[in-house]
Parts: sequence; C-alpha cells; structure tokens
Amino acid sequence: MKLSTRGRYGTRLMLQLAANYGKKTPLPLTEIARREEISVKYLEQLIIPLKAAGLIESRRGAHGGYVLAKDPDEITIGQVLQILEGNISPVPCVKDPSFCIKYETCNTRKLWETMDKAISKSVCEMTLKEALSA
Amino acid sequence: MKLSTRGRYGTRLMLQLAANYGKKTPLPLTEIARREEISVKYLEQLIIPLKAAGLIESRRGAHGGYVLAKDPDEITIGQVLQILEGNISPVPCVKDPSFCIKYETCNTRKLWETMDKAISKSVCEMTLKEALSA
DNA sequence: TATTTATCCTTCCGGTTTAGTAGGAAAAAA
DNA sequence: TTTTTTCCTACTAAACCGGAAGGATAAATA
Repeated sequence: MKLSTRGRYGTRLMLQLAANYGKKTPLPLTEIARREEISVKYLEQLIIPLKAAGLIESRRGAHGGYVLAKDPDEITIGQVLQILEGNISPVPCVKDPSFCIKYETCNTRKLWETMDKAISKSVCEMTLKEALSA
Repeated sequence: MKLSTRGRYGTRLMLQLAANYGKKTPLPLTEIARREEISVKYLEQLIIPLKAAGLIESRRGAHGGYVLAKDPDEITIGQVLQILEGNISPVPCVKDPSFCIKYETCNTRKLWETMDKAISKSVCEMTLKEALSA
C-alpha cells in the first residue's frame, strides 16, 4: 500500500512552490527539477492536474514559471494527494459502495472505514505551510 | 494508495477463522471460499505466508482445514496486512532510510512519518476479535 | 526581429506488479 | 480405496508505473 511517485514527487513540487510563495518571481520547473533531482519532463506531467485543479498558476515564456494560486495554509497535503493519486482510501468500496456486491454483508467494511478515516485525518489536517515548518 | 486483494481477501479469510475459533472442527478453504466468494486456489496462495508466520495451523485430509494458532484478540489486522502486503508504510523510506539518497534533506519525510504513524496506529490497535464485533 | 527560456500538448514504451489459474502430489479420514 | 483436504510449483494475461520523446506556443530580452 504505497503512494506512487506521482504523489510523492508532486508533494515535493508543491512544497517548493510553497517555499517560494510571496516572492516576486515565479518558480520554473527547471529550478524545481534541479533542487529535487526529478526530470523536468516528469514534473511537467505532474503539474498539469495540479493546475487544472486551481492550486497553481503559470506564467509562460522567459522568467516564467509557477506560483501557488492560494496561500500555503489553505492547501492541504490531502488535496494534493487526492489530485495526483486519485482517491487515497485504502479500499475502493469505502468511497464507492457500488464497487462491491457484498457491501452489506462484508465483515471488513467497518474496519476499512476506520483505517480510511485515520489516513484522511492525518493528511487532510496538514497544510503545505505546516509541512514546511515541520 | 490501495491495499491489494491479498490484504483484503486475507483479512476476510482471517475473520472467518476468527469466527470459527474455539469450535471443534477446523475450517476448510472450500467453506471459506464459498462464504467469501473467492476461489480456493487463490485462498491457498494467501494462506501460505499466514501459516508460515505462525498465525494459523492446518490439519490435512478429510475433515481437515485451518484454525487460528492464537486467540483472536492476540492477532491484529496490522499483523495480517504486514504479512500479506509487506510493509504497509505509505512510502518506502520511512522504514528503510537507505532507500532514499536525499533522506537528510528531504522536505517531506516528517510528513510521511506522520501519515505512517496514523495508519499503523489505526490498524495495529485493532484485533481480529474487535474487528469481528464491530 | 531573432533568440532564449519557459510552459503546453500528445504520444509512446519497457518493466513490474497484480490477480489470479493450472495441474498435480501427499496426507488423513471414512 | 475413495474422498477430502492441504501442500507445492509453475504459468500468464492484463493493468499499472515511471518515465522519455518530440515538438508547438508564448513571452521576455537582446
């Protein structure tokens, strides 16, 4: 039960943008790629859904780059993971009952719900700002 | 970040054995397969590591089957998942620092540790007995 | 205006993991 | 000796993961 590189790299990407928040110049992917040792090409892929979700704004051309669209304390790690990994619940049925035909009689459902809540809580209560200062 | 069928089916398997705990006859996989609608062949595969870990004992031949080797309140969901899924931490580096070359400078490590603890706690504090009665 | 620096857009691909299936051997009970 | 069951070793189709490739478009600068 692992996060993929999308979630992990994407979080690092977002923390770099959070650290740059408030500065005059946007942060280009080339710079993030250098700091985090991740290829620009892969970062380009990860940033698309983050931008589509309205968490990021971009400026094209020379001296361009990306900036957070919101304050770092208004974005949670949970949001970022949700966008990049999809639903982060440990089992599909918790968020989508139609997934399982045995939904009513399943002896493990409440168990997964307990687990799901623990995960959601840990990650939705933490903002980029808090993650940075930790 | 999903559990695979190994972890999910294996937990259902263990809960069936927990429900049978104390009864005179062991529970055969054919019966578990019928109740849970999982093929015997796949259950056979899942039960191997559980037995190897000492959570289960087997009896061969007619009227054979499996029984828990311990009381249901001495086995946690966390143990079961650990055996079937391997390490359930959301990122590899939390349990194995050598995995990551950026370990010292990583801005996300503490974040994953927080998440890891929340998951471990939720799942290691719940025993089969509790899961059954929930 | 030409060049450089960026984002933006579409496509492809090899490797690994997942979720099983297949076929039988060995043991124990009836 | 037949049936029921565990035990053991392979095999595989499909999905997913982790990127790389190649260029188009836009903005700043010289």
